[in-house]
Order: sequence, then C-alpha cells, then structure tokens
Amino acid sequence: MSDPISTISTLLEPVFAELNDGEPADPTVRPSDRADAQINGALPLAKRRGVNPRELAQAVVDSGVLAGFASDVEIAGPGFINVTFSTEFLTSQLASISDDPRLGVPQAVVAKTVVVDYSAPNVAKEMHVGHLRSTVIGDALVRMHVFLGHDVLRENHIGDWGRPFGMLIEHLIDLGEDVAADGLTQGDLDGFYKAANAKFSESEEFQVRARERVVLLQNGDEETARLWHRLVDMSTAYFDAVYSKLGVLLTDDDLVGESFYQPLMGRTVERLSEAGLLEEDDGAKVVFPPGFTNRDGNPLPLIIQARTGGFNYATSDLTCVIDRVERRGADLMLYVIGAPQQQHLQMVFKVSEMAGWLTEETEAVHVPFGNVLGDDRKMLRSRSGASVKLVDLLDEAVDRAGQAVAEKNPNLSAEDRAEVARMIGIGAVKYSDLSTDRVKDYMFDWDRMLAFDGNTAPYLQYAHARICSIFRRADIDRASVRNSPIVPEAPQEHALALRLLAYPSAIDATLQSFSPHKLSTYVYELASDFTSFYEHCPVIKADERTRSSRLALADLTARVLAHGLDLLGIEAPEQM
RNA sequence: GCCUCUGUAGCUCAGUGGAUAGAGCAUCGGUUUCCUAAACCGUGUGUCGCAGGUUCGAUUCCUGCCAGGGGCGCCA
Repeated sequence: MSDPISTISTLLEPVFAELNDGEPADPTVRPSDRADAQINGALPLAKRRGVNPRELAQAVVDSGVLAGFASDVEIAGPGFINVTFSTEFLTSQLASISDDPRLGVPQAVVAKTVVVDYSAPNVAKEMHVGHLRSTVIGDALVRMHVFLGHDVLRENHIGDWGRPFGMLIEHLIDLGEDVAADGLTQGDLDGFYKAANAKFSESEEFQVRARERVVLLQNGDEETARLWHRLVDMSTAYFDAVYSKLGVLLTDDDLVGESFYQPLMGRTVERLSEAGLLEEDDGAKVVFPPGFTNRDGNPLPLIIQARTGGFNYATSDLTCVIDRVERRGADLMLYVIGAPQQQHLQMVFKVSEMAGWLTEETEAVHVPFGNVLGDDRKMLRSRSGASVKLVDLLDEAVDRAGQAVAEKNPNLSAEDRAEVARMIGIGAVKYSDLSTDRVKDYMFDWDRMLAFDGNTAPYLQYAHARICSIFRRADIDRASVRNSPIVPEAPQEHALALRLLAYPSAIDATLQSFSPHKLSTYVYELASDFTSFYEHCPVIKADERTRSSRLALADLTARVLAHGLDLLGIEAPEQM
C-alpha cells in the first residue's frame, strides 16, 4: 500500500514485537497535526513491561527502521514519536502510483461474491426522497466493491406483489390500459395509487373485485398475469428513467422483486419445519429466535405464515437469504435499508442462522440509514405536506445548478452549461446524502449543498475543473506528465502528497464500516489541500524542474479526485 | 415497559484509547498586474448531554441517568 502511515506501521511491527519478547504489539501509528505521523505504541507497551516509556520510544528510534523514510524523528511528551517523512520517500511513493490506473489501491486479496440489496421502490408507487438514500448509498457501496475486484450482484428488491395488486389491477382495467399507461409513463404513479386506494375505501363492489383479483393473481390466471406484467413494466420503465437521471448503475437485470420469491416460499416453510424451528402460535406458524421480546416481555415470534395461511415479508426475506446464499453464492450480503427495519432484519438473520442458511462463511449486514429532514427538522415534505417526488427534487437541483453556472460562467455554451448543471445538481444531491454519517438523519438544504464553499460536491468539482484548466492553459496533455518525478518541497505540496498517498486507506476505512461519508471526507480534504497548493504554488510559471513536478502532482490530484468522486457516483466536469 | 439509534462551537457536521477536540457556514479583517476570487489567508468560538467506572491517559470503552427519533405478532 502506498500510504506512508501503513508502510511504517508494517515496518515497525517486528521492532515492537522484538521489544515485547517476540509477542506482537501494535505500534499505533496515526496521522498527526504535530508532524506527518505519530507513533503512540511505546506508551502502552512500556506500561505493560514496566519500563520507562521515553526510553522504550528511544529504543524504537534506535532500531533504525525509520531512517530511510523520515527527515525528522523526535520523541515528545511522555513517549510519543513524531515522524516527518522525507521528500525523497514521498517522491518514491508517488512514483509508484502516479502512473498506476488503480492509484495505489490494491485489489482485494480474496474476491468475494457480494450481494447489495438497495433502492427497492414499489410498483405503481412514486419514488420519493425515502428511496434516495438507499439508492445512492447502495450505488456507492456497489462501485467501491467492484473497484476492489469483488463479484458484485446488485439486487433491487422491488415491491411487486401483495394484496394491493388486486385493487391496482382493477383500477387499471377501469381506467383502460392505454389511458393508464399514458399517465404512468409520465410518472403520475401517486395519482394512480391514490385513486385506486380511494375507490377501494369507498366502493364495496370494488373491494370485492379487488379481492377476487388477488386470488386470480395468486392462482396464475393468464389475463391477470398479463395485466400485472403490464403494470410492473410501466413502473420499472419509470424507475429506469429515475435511475438514469440520478446516474446509478441499476438496470432491469437487477430486478428481483417480491414476486420472484412467491413460488419458493412454501419450501422455505417446509425447511423451517424440518429443522424443527417452526411452532404453532395463536393459529400462525412462527419461529421464536432467542433474544427478542415483545411489549410484555414475552418471546417475540417471527411470523412465517399467518393464521390465514398467507406468507408475509419475513417469509419472503428468509427465502431471499436462501436464494442469495444457495443460488447466487453470496459471501457477503449488504441490506441498504432504513434503520426502522433493524429488528426485523436481525430476527431474519437470526432465524437464518438457526436454520443453517447463514453460516460463519456468509456475512449478512444491515446497512441502516436515517431520514432526510426539512429545515423544520421533520421528515422532508413538500409545501403541501405530501412526500417529495424524487424526480422533482432532481430536476430542481439541476435547475438551481444551471442558474448558478449561468451566472458564474457566462462563457459556456448552452449545451455545455446544461451538461455541467446536470453534473453539479445531481452531484450536489448525492454528495449531501453521502457526506454525513449514514446512521444519522441529515438536513436537506439547497443553499448549503449547492454552495461552492465547504464540504460540497460543487467545491470538489471546482477543484477538479481548475486542474483541468491548468492543462488547457498550458496546452499540455495530462497523460504526458505521468512519468515526471514529483518532488513535494513546499509545505502545501508535502501535505497534498501525503493526502494522495492515503487514498487506499480512505477506501479501506470506508468499506470497513460501509460508510461512504469517510471517502467523502477524504475527497474533501484532498480538494482542500489542493486549493491551498493552488494558491501558494504557481504551476505553469514555475521553473522547468518545479513545473514538471507540479504538473504531475496536479494531474495525480485530478485523477484521485475524479476517481474518488466516481466511487461515490458523482461526475467531475472538466470545466464549470 | 423492553430494544435500538442519536446528543461535539451560534448553525451544519467531522473526529479519535493519546499530547492544546477539528472543518465549513455565519462574524470581522485582508488577498485579484498571478494557472477560474465559484477561491485563498487570517480572526473568535466548546461543562464533547449528565454522573460514575476501567485506564498511565476517556469525547472515544463499560454501567446508570436525562433528552430526542425509531421499533416492539399475523401490512410490506
């Protein structure tokens, strides 16, 4: 790995082990604001061995392993070792990544089959801000796992089955298929759903028809199936349009809806029964996973088959686990689903373990996230109080970005401006979602996310555009500078170099916790380090040797910046 | 009642078993014969919700409490 912190950490391990009678001891190397890195491991080790920490720190320094990497090493305070990396060392590390398409990030040692479950809108229902987080976070996690060389299976678990489909199909018939199709493809899904729902609550005759239609659907009636398909197709075409606007990787090939699991659920129940887990409780078939209690302190069941004989989402989710493990060969399953589902998923995972479907070799992880809030600190709603349509949100973002671009850079052609506005607007929405810790709620604020200062997509994109601009101005092909040595002499160059080399660590930390905001923070710090460099270190006007070094440093920065943004699903324009 | 998440600067948010807890915004003050000033530089800001405990060292780990959100059987 290119990161100097991990490089010296690895080199120090044997030194620490030797000072600990051969037992491994963590050197605890961290970035530091007093130097480039601080080695903290001497303190706990000295305590454990009952020796003076400063003397132990001295012994670490005397081992000589830091000599080849550091321009300065000092023991400070009770026994911290502060290390400043030498320019020569940074130059050599940068040389190893500056012409590397992977930018120093190693492939995963073991390629896993990773299933990512995300987005999951409902057929005949509008996509709203609630779907934004799952879709955007899931997409980023997919991109990162793919980059590391894992075999990633995207799964969009759409709601395409269940009781509401009786009423939806009947409403489709009432409207006339083609009339309905017009409205639905234009994205008026909410209108359709609400009208069906209203009829259902008003008309007994309609209720009867809807219920009969559900039975027909479940029994595989041909005409009903055709109508159902039509409904699903219209919805998925609409979803595709939204995904395309949003710029996520999901396609129709990734659709694995509720309906897919219907024919398999009977077998799931049988297998639970064969495993001796199934119990009869109040007429329902249930499993009691240990560790879950209800309001009254009694064991809480996972309901597998309702009293009426119907299956529910627990059955479906269990069947889904079986499918992913046994058919798709999943090693890791990520469920990018809102925090309220936590208990349900924990119960599903527990029962899956009890049944032997989830073993130690297969990891299932709930990747929860909080809500999108309005400035009133409540769930984001439109002025009328309705949930906000995702497409409207995205269109407004592009629109607002377009106004800003027109104002700030009138020289762009209308065509370029539209394209840049799209990148900025969509990027801003995605970045504001990805850049805060996903488990928390975040506040949706147009002005903040579209600002060109602070931790925002436009700021990052602007840094990238400025680098591209340097090369345009100098009329130099970016690829041509990738073999020039980078000699980071100025403090801003030194800081930027260190940051660039830390890219693999940032990705590693991000995937360790499935937290895209860690990569976001890294990319922001990188952009920030670059702008500081940009202000203090002239590139084009520098003398020849410095100029070629700075050009190479700028190019590398642009590539890491664009690459990091791409892993987040955000585009980096060359001018804006 | 039980479970779970959250609580860090005026605001929005990072952060870590280590040394004086950091950014951005907002405030104030500077910087443009110079590669995009959509920027940069400087400036102030804290009982890290409260109380205990573990530790050489806790904002970070553990326990309890307080406040807010979410969840807790036949919808998905």
